[in-house]
Amino acid sequence: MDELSEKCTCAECHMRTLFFAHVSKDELQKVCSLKTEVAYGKGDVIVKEGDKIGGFLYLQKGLLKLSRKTSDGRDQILCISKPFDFVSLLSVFSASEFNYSVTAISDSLTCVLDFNMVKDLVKENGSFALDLIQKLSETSDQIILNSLEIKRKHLHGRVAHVLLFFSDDIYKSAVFELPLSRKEIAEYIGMTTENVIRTLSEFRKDGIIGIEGKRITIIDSDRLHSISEHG
Amino acid sequence: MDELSEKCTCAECHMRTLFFAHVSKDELQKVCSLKTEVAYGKGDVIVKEGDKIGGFLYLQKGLLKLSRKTSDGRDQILCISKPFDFVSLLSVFSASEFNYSVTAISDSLTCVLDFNMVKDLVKENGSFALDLIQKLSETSDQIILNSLEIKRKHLHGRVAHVLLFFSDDIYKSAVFELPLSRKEIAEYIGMTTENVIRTLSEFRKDGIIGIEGKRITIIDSDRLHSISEHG
DNA sequence: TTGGCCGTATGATATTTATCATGGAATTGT
DNA sequence: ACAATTCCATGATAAATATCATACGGCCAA
Repeated sequence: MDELSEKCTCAECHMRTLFFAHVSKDELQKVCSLKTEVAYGKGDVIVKEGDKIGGFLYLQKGLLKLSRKTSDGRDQILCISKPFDFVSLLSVFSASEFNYSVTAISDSLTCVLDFNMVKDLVKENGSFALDLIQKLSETSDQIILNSLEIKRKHLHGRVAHVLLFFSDDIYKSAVFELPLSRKEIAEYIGMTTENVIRTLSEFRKDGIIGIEGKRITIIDSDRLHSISEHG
Repeated sequence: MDELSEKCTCAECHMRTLFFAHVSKDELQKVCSLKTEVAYGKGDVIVKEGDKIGGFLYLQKGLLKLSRKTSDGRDQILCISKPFDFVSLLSVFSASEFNYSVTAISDSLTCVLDFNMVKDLVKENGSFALDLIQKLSETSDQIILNSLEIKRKHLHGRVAHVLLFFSDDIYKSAVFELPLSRKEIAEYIGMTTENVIRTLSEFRKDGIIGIEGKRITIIDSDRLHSISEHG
């Protein structure tokens, strides 16, 4: 274990237990030998829609947004991805080009594995293949179900949904810095920027949240959950 | 080839070339020996939300809808699946229960493979594993992108989108029988039944489509494409 | 330092969409 | 054959949401 960690210089990498549970030391070392770690600052574009898929992208730290341009020039955000959650799994195996862009919305650290290496590992190690399929499946399910949840809600519910997503799922804290602009939130939940701002203001006036610029404080979590659920 | 077909009684099965391109005759025979074909009539429920995932479901003929119940009791349709396109791939590998229902919207023929058999095949045959991952990936991508397309459109665009989906992608004909009720269309594209009906009526009045009950005729396809795209 | 751009904010108004009400046609169950 | 239910249809109205206008602060580049 320990010597492996050192060789890999990935001592703290959670991928080992998540993706590589059924991968031997030798196999892991082979994959790790061709990995590239890249750090990105908030706002940096990691992948642009249409880019050739070069490697198997994996998020170690930070937050990313996946977005695409609509034919009428607007942006839509597919999902926010957090570490170990998902990254370029989607469409990596089915397309030769990314059909969405990936942008860091907070300082992030990614790890890129050689794609052929991962493919070889799938071919040679059936248990890894199953793990990968499961992860891929989970990720897709999550995106689809989340998108359906947002779709069925009204403005207030959608904004509440996003706030609770960051508070409960990402930061696990009632106080946090919104990593998205109001405009990006609008692109994520499919409404206008003005209405996102307005809704946030209403929540503030009703004493449900506190706002200081991007700093949000969830004051009445129950109420917010109720709004997210029933409107 | 021929003797295999006979043993499998699957002479016409397209799965052979799609999923099983890299599967040996022996392996294929093993999987086929434990398959079950089931026919469903229009409206029959194949899987209910919450059902234990028993096998690997595959659609040979017909059309299915995948739907889920929202917490406030309404239905949402995730996608319409057609033969060789997808079926129970989604979430089969990541959950022990279906988180959506599957219903035949036209007479359909499904094929159920033993799940452990498929898992074994993934483990033993890496090329099959890659094919499966690709198929799974394609399917998810399609659902997600389609859902984003619908999301960005207004009522008219959404209804046009659905009509063109059936006309162009499914039936490949300007005249077809709508396999969905107006209510189901509404559940699919996220609007009310009344507005679906109203929009269809408007299209009819404008000479874009013809309507006789469920029989739709696309009269002005260019116009419909334009509406689908730009509103 | 200043001018321009972007993000945030709020109000007034227009548009889009949902809800409510009603009725006829078609289908289902008994 | 009948009531009962669901589907299709349309109009009137209410509610939700988008658009347009305006303003203010911060930030960056010239």
